[in-house]
Amino acid sequence: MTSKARQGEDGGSQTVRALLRLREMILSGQLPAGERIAEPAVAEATGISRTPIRAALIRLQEEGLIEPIRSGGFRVRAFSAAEIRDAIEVRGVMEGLAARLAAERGVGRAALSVLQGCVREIDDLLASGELDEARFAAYVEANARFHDALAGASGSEVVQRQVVRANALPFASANGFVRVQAASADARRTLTIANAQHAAVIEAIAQREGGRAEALMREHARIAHRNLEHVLDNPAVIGLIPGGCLIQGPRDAAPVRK
Amino acid sequence: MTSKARQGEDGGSQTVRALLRLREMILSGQLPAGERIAEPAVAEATGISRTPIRAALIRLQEEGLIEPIRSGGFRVRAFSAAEIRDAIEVRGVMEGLAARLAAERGVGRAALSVLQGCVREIDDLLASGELDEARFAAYVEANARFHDALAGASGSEVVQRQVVRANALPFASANGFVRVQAASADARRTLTIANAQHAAVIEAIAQREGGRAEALMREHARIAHRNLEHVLDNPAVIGLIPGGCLIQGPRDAAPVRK
DNA sequence: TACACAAATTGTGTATACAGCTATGGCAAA
DNA sequence: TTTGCCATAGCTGTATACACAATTTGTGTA
Repeated sequence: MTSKARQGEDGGSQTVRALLRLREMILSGQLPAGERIAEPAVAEATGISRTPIRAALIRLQEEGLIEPIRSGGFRVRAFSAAEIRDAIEVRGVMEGLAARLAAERGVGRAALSVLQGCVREIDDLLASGELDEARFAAYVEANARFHDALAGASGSEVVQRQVVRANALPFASANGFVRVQAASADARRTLTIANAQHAAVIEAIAQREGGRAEALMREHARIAHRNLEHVLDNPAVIGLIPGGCLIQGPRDAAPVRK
Repeated sequence: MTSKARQGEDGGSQTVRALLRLREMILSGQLPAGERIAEPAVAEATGISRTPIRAALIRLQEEGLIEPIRSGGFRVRAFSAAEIRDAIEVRGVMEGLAARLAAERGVGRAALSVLQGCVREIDDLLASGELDEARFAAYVEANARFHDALAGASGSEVVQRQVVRANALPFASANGFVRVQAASADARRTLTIANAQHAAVIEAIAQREGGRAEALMREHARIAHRNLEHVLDNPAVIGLIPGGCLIQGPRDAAPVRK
């Protein structure tokens, strides 16, 4: 019972807790980019012993958020603008693959209507007035649901897995830059265009137009490219995006590592 | 000194040793697909304590070779023909991306000549006589070198990383089915075609034809599709491919799990 | 004041001990 | 003979201890 209660609270095992907690500490900048992650320190800060923390670190390395140090241990990665652009491109390619497979192999009526439901929700949201915090949260949620459903529509666990993986880096993910969009002036315009692409992909899938579906999802991901440029030009908004503290300023020399 | 000597022998830390050893045990069928991997048993068999073995298991899970069991621990994965096809498709897409980026961004003279060197080597190999064991090993090596160099030519560490990842599953990798090809009658023909594709990709990259480069690498990966079909039709050769024991027979019902 | 060297502290990698849980086999009862 | 339950054995997840390595700090000297 106790274990089940704890499971409900924060996700089961110490390892999972450590993973969530560490990710949070990295993305919030509590563990600064480029710096070694000292296991004993994290252990004390979280109240979790070193063993599960170690397991979480391995997973975070596979995820790409941290990198091994030659002399042992890990360090928080810093990402150049070019790397982020590439990560976004990879996501676009993977989601493009998912969309193409969905179109080529066909998807059931149910899956299609889930996708359509997301688009509808977002359309209603955009039509219903100002983009306040609540509506914005709803948008983020619906958008994530659309992208998840699309990965599932590929009909391939292998592909779905890779799509999830491509979304692992926070600033590469589908919702990575939306908070920046919200802050910008033409938020509604961009989101409207994005949702039109959602709708077009669904149409392409329904009509078995694989090439079109793929191209659309690739282009869709490139919205994030434009948002990234915006962030690089206005470093003030960098705090809005998750893991923003991991982004190396475009003019920063690589930090000297002793 | 002792530690450095051991490092030379089999790759450094106990964790690395455990990773290599476990992968070998899985791919050789020593740990049967579908069966739970008992850590104490592996620990005793390898002489490595449970801690590094555990670390290796986590890495193998991220790699996709093993999957977690609900009640704890891991089990060796079994792969259906459909999953293998999808994994090959994913590799094709990722290598296609690498080739496109190489073409779009341009590659240096040096990188280009590395690629050309591989193609030349393979051509010479194919022209030089019977495909004996030695020549065949040289082919495998040169082929791997080509694919590595191509991933590097993308100019993006992020992309390179994903390509490597897509090649992690042994039967999805570029050299996964070559031994099958060697056994088949028209080995020379297939390898000749494959190398023509290599050459064409280089040409496309040199001429900055991104779309062509991408399409070529996708098609190139599909050679593995044909080889897979061949294997499924001739289960006798399944022992030739690494990790063949992980392939579920096409007509096999899922093995009963008690 | 700067630099080199030594000592101490800190941290990783690994082994091991232990608690809780799962699964399996046997035993009893119907 | 079959079915249900209980006990036992084994395994996982976690904590902790320890050795070796690295880094940092402090000290002495040029």
